Parts: sequence; C-alpha cells; structure tokens
Amino acid sequence: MPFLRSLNSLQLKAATHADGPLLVLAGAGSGKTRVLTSRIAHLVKNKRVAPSSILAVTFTNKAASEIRERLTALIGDKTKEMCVGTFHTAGLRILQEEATEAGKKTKLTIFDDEEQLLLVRLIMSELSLDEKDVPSKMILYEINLAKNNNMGAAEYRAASDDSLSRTAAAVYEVYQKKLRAMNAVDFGDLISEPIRLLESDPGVLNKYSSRFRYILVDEYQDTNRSQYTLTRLLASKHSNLCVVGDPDQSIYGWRGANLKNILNFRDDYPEAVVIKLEENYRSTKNILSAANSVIRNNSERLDKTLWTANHAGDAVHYEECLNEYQEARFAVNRVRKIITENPTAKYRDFVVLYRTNTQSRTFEELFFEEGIPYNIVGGFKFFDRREIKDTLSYLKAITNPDDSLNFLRIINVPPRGIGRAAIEKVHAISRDFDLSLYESFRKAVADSAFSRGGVAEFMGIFEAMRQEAGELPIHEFTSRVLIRTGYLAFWSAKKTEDADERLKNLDGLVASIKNYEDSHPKATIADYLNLVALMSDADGFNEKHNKVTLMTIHSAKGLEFPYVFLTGLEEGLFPHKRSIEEESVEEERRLCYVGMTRARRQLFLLSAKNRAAGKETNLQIRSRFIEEIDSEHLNKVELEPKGTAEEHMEKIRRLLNP
DNA sequence: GTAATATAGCTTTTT
DNA sequence: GCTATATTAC
Repeated sequence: MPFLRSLNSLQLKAATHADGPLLVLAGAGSGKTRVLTSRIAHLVKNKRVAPSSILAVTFTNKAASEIRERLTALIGDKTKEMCVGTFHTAGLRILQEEATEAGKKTKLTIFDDEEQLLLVRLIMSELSLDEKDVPSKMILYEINLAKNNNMGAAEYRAASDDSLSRTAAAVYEVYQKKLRAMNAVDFGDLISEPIRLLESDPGVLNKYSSRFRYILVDEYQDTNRSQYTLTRLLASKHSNLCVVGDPDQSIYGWRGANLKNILNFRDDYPEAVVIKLEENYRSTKNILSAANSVIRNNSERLDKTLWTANHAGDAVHYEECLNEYQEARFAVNRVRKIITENPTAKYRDFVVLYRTNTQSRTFEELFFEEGIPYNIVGGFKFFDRREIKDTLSYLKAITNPDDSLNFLRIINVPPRGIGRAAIEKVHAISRDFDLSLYESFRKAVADSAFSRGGVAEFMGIFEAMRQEAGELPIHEFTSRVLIRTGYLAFWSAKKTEDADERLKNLDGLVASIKNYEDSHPKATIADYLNLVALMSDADGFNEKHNKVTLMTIHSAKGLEFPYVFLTGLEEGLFPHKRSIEEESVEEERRLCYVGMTRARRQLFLLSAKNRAAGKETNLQIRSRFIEEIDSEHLNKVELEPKGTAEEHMEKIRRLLNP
C-alpha cells in the first residue's frame, strides 16, 4: 500500500499493529498524525474493518478535520462513516443518542465558561455568599476541576476538607441541580454524563463498547481523569486502544490533564505494545538540540531523546530587546529581511508565539502600522463579543425555554423596562411553584401580576418567535429575532462609533450562519449553537491565507512553521509568575519545548528588558529557559549594559510617537 | 423602579 | 484597554 511505503520501520510497526492496546510515544515532529491516519487507512483498506466501528479522538476540531481530510485522500468516501472528533463532540453525540433512545428532549444547551460563571454567581447570591469572601471564579475553578476528575457533587463534598472546598461543594450541588432543570450541560458534563450512563446501564455500555472495535486517541498526554475513564469504558470490550502522545508536550495540567494517564498506560494494559518515535522530520539539528537542552532540565520525564537527520541549519537566534515595542520591531524587520533575501519565503511561513494573549497587542499594532499582513488566532474571539453573545443568548432561550440563565440574560436586553424589581417578583414565583423563569413569566402575565403591559408585550413577541423558530432558515430567523426584539434598532439608535462596529458584526453573524446552512442543509438551530460552543481557538487558524500568524503557544500545539518567533522570554511572564508561585515551572518548560519545536528552519527567541504592565513599566529578567540552552546552538545578541543613552532615545521616541 | 453614567478591578494558558 | 458593579439621574 502506498501510504505504508513512506513510513519508517517504527512508524510502520505502529500503523500495522494488530489487535490489542498500543502506546505510541511520539516526539515532536516525529510523524504522529501520519501514523494515526496510516493506521486507520490500514485498518479499513487492508483489514476490512468497518469505518463505523472506528473512533478517533483528537484535542481540537481543527485536528479532527485535518485527520478527516488526510483520510479522505487515502480511503475516500468511507471517511464519512467514521467517528472522528474531540472528546466533547463524542460525548455530546452519546448524550443525544441516549436521550433520543429514552424519548427525552435532545435539545440540550451547552454552557460556556461565561454562562458557567453567571450561574455560579446566581447561586452564590441565593446562598448569600459574598464575592469578596470567596471569589466566584475560584468556586467555578473548583467545580470544573472536580468534574475533570470525574467527581460528582456528593463525592466532592465528601472529600472537601477546607473552607473553600466546603463552600464550593455547597455551590456545586445546587449548580448541578440547576443545570439539569435547565436542560443544560457544561464542558465537564459532556464527558462525565456519558460516563455515568455507561457505568449505570450495562446495556448502554455493551452497545458502545461493542460499536467501537478500534479506538485511537491523539494527544493522550493531555487527557484528564474523566477522559481517561471514558476511554477505558469505551475500549473495555475490544481493548483495541491506540493512544498517541508525548509526555514532554503535556501543557494542560491546569485543566486537569494528568500525565499519569500516559506514564502508567502499561499498568492499565500490561500487554500493551510500546513504540517510541524519536526521529524528528521537522526541525534542523540546531533547533532540536536547543529544545532538547531545555527539556532536559525537567525531572519528571520518560527517557527520550529526539534526533534528526536534517541539516544543522542556523544557530537559534536570541535577541534581547529594549522593550516590547522593540521586540515587535525585531520580528517585523526579520520577516522583511527573510522575505527579501529568500524568494520562496512567504508571510504564511512565519508565526509569532507568546505566553499570554495580551502580548499580541504590540505585535498587532506594529504589523498593522508596517503593512505586514497578519492573522491573530484566538484571544479576543468573534463569538466572545457582547452583541454576538446577546444574539446567541436569544437563540438559546428561544430553542430551549428551560434555559433560565439565557432567558434572564436577554429579558431586558435591549432595555425594555423589566428591571430588578420585576425580575425579583418573578423569581419568587419560580421558587414557589418550581417553574422555569420563562414559565413563571407566563404565569405572571396570565395572572395579570403586572399592571403595565411591557412584560406581556415582550412575552407575546417571545411566543411568536418560538413559533417561527422551526419554520424559517436559521439565518433568516436570526434576522427576524434581531428586528422583533428591537436589538438591531437599539444599536442603530446609538450614535457611538462602536455601535456601527457592532451592527457590522451582527451582519457578519447572520452571514456566517447562512454559510453554515449552505454546507449543512439539515442542521437545526441547536446544532449550530452546539457547534459554536465546541469551537476552539485553534480552529480559527487558516493556513491558506498568506499572512503572518500570531497565537499563544498553547494554540500552536500540533502546528509547524518554517520561521518561529518565541517571544516574551522573561521571568514572571515565561515562566509565568503563577507557575513559579505554584511550583509548576516544569509545565512551563514543556510549553517552551512545544514552542521551540514548532520551528522547521529558524527559531528566534526574544525577550524585553522593560515591559509595560498596566500603568508602570517593569524591569525584566531574562528567562531561565534561555540560560538552559547549550551555547553552541545559540547566537546571543544582548543589549549594551550601559544602554542609558539608547533608553533615553527610546523614551523620547515613544513620547513623540505614542 | 429603571436607565444612563462613573468607577474600580482585573489580564495564563482553553475544550 | 474593557467589563461588572456602584452611584446618580430621570
């Protein structure tokens, strides 16, 4: 088979491994995705495995569609029958299928982090908990962590031993009750609810564990306890579980990822075959050696050394810059220089990587000023904008009126005279009669509880929209909602500059929904909403545009670029201050390793001596990661120690050109 | 009782 | 720089 011929012997061994558990320890750039797709193609083409009995789980939708694309090239239309997606999409599908089976509502709403936080705050005020005593974000963090560890509210309560976790336990219990009443799930539920179904019902377990004869999990080093449990359950019948990952690239510990899942794979499956892929096909010798010299400093790791037959290439370049502005300036100059000197280099060959999203601003400003095309991935997302969130809230409330949270969000948006007092009145009804907010409002209107007609009028519009929801195409329906609710008129009436921008964004939303409908003719509003909820930052990356990419190192996982700028290499920023406080610098080092190994030809490491933080500017110390790189692979350009004159010039420059 | 306006507070990484 | 909360105006 041609797709097997291009593999090296170890890749081939992994791709053609017969039945039984398989662990592939795949270093950066060792052809991991190739092994995954070749293995699936081999199963379907050579082993005559039905595509519908294969489940492939990836970390992002982007990675899933990449696998799909590559597979379509290898095995054609059969790819459509396969189940390829993230843990969350797989979980959602199980929940929907089982709900249909049980004759229950299938339209569940997925709550994003903002909705989660809103719900936590709501519960905290009901329990008379003060934000100042216990921050809601901390409570939510605890709840999410518990869910990632597959701990239900009762189990979490039993394990809580300090005041914070006892408070969190109390909120968690109400939180879960409310989610169920609202027919909503959060990200954690998309994994833990399927687990609950599989564990409580042998019939369900038998059904899914029989269905998926072959299971493949990518980025296994970043799975958490819940994902691990779900995987184990699904693989329990056939044990044809192939997991691929690299412990050195585990960068989601803060989200509950557990390195033990991959390190202890053999404890769970003693018969597992382990294959190490240590040949890197991506980077130059210098880049790889530099990356190896950094990751070597971690104590908790499996022994593994990546090597490459590629050229030595240029030494890794380290440039110490005066400030974040000069850091961006260096990147701009270097992009220009390389593009002029090398006719094959294109803007799309470059990426600027940073630790925190806020760092993108300086780069964005300068790239814009200098006319260099760029594309920011993640960060401030289109779907995070107020006007977009409001519109989606409307759609959520209309399609799922049990969703009191989103109903509450939009009841007085735009302002229509339904304020605190009115809401509190209806809130009391919902408590007394155990009704959703929507039902309570209906009851209040029916009982003529409001003297003025504002509420009744709005409820009339809301009912009418519910009627229309199934009758119109989604994008037309969305336009109708924006008009009938007065939302469009609200922004049109405002004369501020940002109102214009918001109206444009709303047009953009309707256009993007139309786009979606054209490619998914059978999709419902709920399908669209679920898709948006499960979209990830990295999904916004488009390699077809000829632009320089700007993104966080986290988003860059799994990607590669000929030229990489790894920026902000300063103590407190990278490694981040909080990781130093929490003694999790090893994860930051892995993150640095991930960043460095994205580069194919040339790697630039940048740091700023002065960095603006809010109102003041801090003197920065260069990152320990720079010091860890063997000097033979590093070309250091440092600032003159007596840089006062230059610093002075720079200050004047900034004053003249703010 | 509700809407518009001023102020404080925060900004690690994200399915 | 931008959003949730507190204060003031209608």
